[in-house]
Amino acid sequence: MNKPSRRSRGTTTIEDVARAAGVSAMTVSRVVNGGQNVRETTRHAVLEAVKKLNYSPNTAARSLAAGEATHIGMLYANPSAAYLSQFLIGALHAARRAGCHLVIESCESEDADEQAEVTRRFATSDVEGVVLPPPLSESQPIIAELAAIGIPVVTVAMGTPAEDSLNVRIDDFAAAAEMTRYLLSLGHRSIGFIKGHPNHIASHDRARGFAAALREYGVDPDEAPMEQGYFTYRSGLAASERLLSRPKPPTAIFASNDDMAAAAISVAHRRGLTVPGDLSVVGFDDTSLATTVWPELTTVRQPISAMAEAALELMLADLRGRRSGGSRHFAERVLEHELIVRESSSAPGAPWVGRSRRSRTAPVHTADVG
Amino acid sequence: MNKPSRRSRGTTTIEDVARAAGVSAMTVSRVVNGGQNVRETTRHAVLEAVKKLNYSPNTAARSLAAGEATHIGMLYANPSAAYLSQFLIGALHAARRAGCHLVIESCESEDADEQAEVTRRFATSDVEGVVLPPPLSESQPIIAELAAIGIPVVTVAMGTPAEDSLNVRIDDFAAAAEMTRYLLSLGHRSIGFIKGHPNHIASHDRARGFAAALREYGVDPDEAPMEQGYFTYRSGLAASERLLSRPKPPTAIFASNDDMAAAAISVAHRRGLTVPGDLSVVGFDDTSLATTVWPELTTVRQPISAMAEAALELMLADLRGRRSGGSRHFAERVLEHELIVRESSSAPGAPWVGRSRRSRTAPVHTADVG
DNA sequence: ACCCGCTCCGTTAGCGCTAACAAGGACGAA
DNA sequence: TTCGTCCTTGTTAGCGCTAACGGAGCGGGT
Repeated sequence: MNKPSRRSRGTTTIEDVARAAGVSAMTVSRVVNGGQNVRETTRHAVLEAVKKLNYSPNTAARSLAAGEATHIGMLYANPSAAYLSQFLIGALHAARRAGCHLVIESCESEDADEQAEVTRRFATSDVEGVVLPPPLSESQPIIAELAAIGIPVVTVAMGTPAEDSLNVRIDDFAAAAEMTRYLLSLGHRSIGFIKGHPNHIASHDRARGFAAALREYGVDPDEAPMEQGYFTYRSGLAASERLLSRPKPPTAIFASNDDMAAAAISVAHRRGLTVPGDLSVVGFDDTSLATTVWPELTTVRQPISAMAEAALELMLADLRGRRSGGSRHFAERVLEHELIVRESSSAPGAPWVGRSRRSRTAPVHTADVG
Repeated sequence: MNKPSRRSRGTTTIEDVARAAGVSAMTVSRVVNGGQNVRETTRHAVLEAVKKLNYSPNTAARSLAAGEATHIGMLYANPSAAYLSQFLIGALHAARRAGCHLVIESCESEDADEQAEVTRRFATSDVEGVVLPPPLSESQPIIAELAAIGIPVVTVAMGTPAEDSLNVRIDDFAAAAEMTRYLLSLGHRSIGFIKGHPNHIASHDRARGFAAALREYGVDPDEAPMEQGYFTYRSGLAASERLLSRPKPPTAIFASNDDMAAAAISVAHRRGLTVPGDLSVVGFDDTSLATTVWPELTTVRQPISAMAEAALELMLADLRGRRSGGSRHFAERVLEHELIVRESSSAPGAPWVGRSRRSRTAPVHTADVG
């Protein structure tokens, strides 16, 4: 008579696999965890058994036994909803793979002391590391507080990070230059630029990329119409208004993010300008706003989900390194961006209808009001 | 000589608390988990010790020992980004409290077979229950597949759910009626309504609420200008265009969600109408779009995060119930909505400037173009 | 006195997995 | 041969927590 184990749910355990493969549980564990020092034939047998029994390790047991990181924190502050959801999706996927929990908290305050306070409460609660997406990745109070507590940090999309830090980003300079070159290649020579929030280093990188590309085409960047924006729709309205009120308005507007680009389109429409016929408008980020507005925005896509995944992986690697006693290895990962051409850009003065362009989908919906 | 335990991280365990309180670990466990059958004095002593040592239970160990649910799935399909991020935030908070993992997967296909296929792969992987936010909460193929597999489901924001299901929602009917009454009380009698996607039961509830409120004020709903929309910005453009092209255009537009309301504002502006001076526009959902556009939208706030938390709680309660053998208890939770009055609505014909209204903030930014 | 039932609390035995060590074999160097 | 070393695998001992059970103490019905 075998006393059935306390609570036997029908899940297959490592023991089942071990029995099926004719090895010990330890060997299975080794194989499953990227096993080193396992003979090839053994590995095969184990993998067969794993597949046959459809085994998937119990993450709770794993982290309990290994004493691994279980809670990774993430502190955010009103980024665009689109950015946040993308980021969360990526982070959750990475967390699932690693079998760790994602703990998130918002920190809306702009005040340094308050930020530090929130950070302290958060960091001393339970988390073993903190991921900082923008705009908090630029917040010195928070980073300093985390460093003081001794918790590792991964910043995301911070322009030029410190040497001794973990960072994930894209090359804002190159991306902005690429977009500018695209506009120039369409024939635009008077391109209005709406700058991003001056506190963000990425803003400056994008502006520099814009200027650099202009120079390549022999256009003097200092002559280019440029207005300050703050990444908000509102600031985009104001900046666009100023750009289009100039004596000689630009034929294209490059906004430092999609929100401001959407605002530029709105202003153009109110002034009776067609987009892109009378004015090309391009953005940056490829948030969902880019495909919500009409016409859909030409923009630069950041691989937001992938960046979140990379951030978590960096974090976990660092944590593992710390645990096994090794000294910290700092790292920066630069991911690829992508230029997305949609319907908001064309050659200057070109009629909009009848253009054919390598954009993803033609507008199939109704509603081509104008 | 005490052999130090295998890997002693500095965390305080239940044993530490037990020692400090002079009881056994089991008693601590009981107290921490809503303990029944613990004398009041004992409970106090334990709680003291917990506080003093700043103890927080190890969720990995807990779920391992209790054999509890560890992975709750969530299947989503392109809701608005704002909705998704809000929802994820709420879900993550609940997951953290419960110590379970949130596993998310997208299911973009509209094809029934493909949806079923994705669902099957997802559900048989690892998750013990699935939460379905809109629009998937209306997808019969998915719900049927999940039922066939025998996995519990919580649907969110589904209009009128089946009797034998778990559901979280707001009262769309009441909310729409409330909003309509608000417009009527401002003096509007010709209110254009943009309906939501006909596949969503909530759309019908909102339309019914609209009609009911009109009747209360003696306005014939059948005479009210009404256009079909599909919850997208594009469809909102078309519907608004049609509404405002009528011989006798309405003085207010009530769109069934914020995206379509934002589109209505855009159309109004292009036609040279001021909002809310010439046309009041109100939305539904209070997504971030509502405060992104100018003027900011009067809308109905759904407690999205709270709904996600409620959904997870319902799910976990059901899972616990199943585990302890009890028969399933079906449940529906209706959360409170809230009418948010901002700047896009006013009495018909009222000049915009100088209105003073119980809205949250006056527009302090620049950019009052238009 | 006896039994029964109730409340409160401790003991035992794991949950599924892996760190640490040990053991056995293969192979080359001395 | 003999020792050491590397490679491969198994064994042991938990990680921190809780289900299940058992036992002590108390009160009341018979």
